[in-house]
Amino acid sequence: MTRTRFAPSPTGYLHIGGARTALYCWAFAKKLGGSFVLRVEDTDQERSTQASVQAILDGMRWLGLDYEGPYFQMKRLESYQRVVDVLLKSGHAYPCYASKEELDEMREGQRARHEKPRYDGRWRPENAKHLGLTPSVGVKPVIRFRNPDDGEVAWNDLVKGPICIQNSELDDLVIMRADGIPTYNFGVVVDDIDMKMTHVIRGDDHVNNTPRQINIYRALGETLPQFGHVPMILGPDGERLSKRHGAVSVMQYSEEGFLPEALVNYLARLGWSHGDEEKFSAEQLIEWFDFEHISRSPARFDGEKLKWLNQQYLKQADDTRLAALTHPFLEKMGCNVDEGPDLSRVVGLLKSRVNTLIELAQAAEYFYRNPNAPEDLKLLHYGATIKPALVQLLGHLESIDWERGFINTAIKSVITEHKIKMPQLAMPLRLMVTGTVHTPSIDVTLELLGREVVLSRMRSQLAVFPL
RNA sequence: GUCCCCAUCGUCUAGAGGCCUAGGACAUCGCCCUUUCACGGCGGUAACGCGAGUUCGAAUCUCGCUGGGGACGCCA
Repeated sequence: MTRTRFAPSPTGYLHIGGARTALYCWAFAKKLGGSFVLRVEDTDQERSTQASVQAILDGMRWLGLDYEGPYFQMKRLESYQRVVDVLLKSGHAYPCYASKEELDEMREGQRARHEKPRYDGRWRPENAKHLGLTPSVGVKPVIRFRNPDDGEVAWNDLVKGPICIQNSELDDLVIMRADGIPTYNFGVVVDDIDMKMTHVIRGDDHVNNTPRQINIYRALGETLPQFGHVPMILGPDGERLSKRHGAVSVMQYSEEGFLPEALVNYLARLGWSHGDEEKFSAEQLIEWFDFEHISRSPARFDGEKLKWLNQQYLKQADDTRLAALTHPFLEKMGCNVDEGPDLSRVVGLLKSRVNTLIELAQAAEYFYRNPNAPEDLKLLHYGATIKPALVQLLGHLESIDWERGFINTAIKSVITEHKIKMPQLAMPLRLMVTGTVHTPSIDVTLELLGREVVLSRMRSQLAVFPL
């Protein structure tokens, strides 16, 4: 039975790098009919917050990633203690009384000598005895794992292939703090064993932790899961993703008007491929996902392509759904949607012209509020010569049945009579009733706007005409 | 500094020795469509980091260089 997990620490929002890793784990488990577990690694008492837990849960839900759990490490402290006792007993772990200041000093010295900073093993039982170190009274020690001195740790990474690291590069890591709370590398191993993980898929930044964890598995006599390390996502500038890159939180994309299926598609495609496929659903991802096609180098996040994908999904989205999603954005802009035309018809008309729900709301604005045309555009289009034609059109519009076809006929008859081209009439008309020169076909726009609104906007603008 | 990983158009990528005078997508440029703006259609510019090998033949294999990323915490 395949089991994968996503194990974020609740110290912030769900960011897009983590989301992509979670997506891959999820897709892989689904593909094999296995389980995908969410485990919250909240052992950092200082930085973990309930708000972050909620943010992660919200992000998972919005993306549509369902999971088993969530499990919380802080609720599993007995398990870690039990395993520490085993390790202590077998000699694979030992207490260390070194103070943080003492260790900082040690690392500083090593750095100065251009050495890789690592714990020197001073509290290993045999060394402590030799050095004459004795535990100071009243000080509770941390527990360190006794890493093998020689040999190497090698594994065949699911995405990167064979990786080998010498044990001489590793040191005796702290696995449990004095207060009984485990540290990352230990908690993960105990959990992954207890939760029967078959595949450990995580970010690239954990490659260096893997050999340490493998050594703990070995000390415990446990079989190893398969490891896979997916490259990180970089900002557009090639630097590590950070706050200054703007939107790094998944939920921020929701707030900016992106559709979850677009983000899922984009994230899946960023650093993974299935031939030339660019647009695919979560179901197709599940069907096609494999580790062989995850690229081994980091990818840059490109907002332009995400926008394009979003537009693709916007175009095919159901109008009723889009209306519901756009409604709050319009209300936030101060528009009273219920007093205007049917929003689902409006978004249906506009959706192929925008990239996000926010842009959709902005494009729909003149349907729900009197527009304010910019002066420079008025100057350009409100010419004296066109006024008679507009006045005549107003007359026609007052009497016809309010339907696209009749509106169109009215417009056509006016341009024929005045011997003018379509744009000459349509542009000022557009500006008068919508306040902008970029709108869908003028006849549909007028129809949707409704006769009363069109007539009143035309009259008030004709009053200041020409400019 | 030490260790680990990586390297195809500006960006995401296809590519697993001949199918590659390197394909797709975004972006960009041009044309068409057109009632403006979009959408859509057609086309263009644009890449195998460098240097040695291996081979009849290398984007694909090996080594070196250069460049990039990551890790080195009682953070995860």
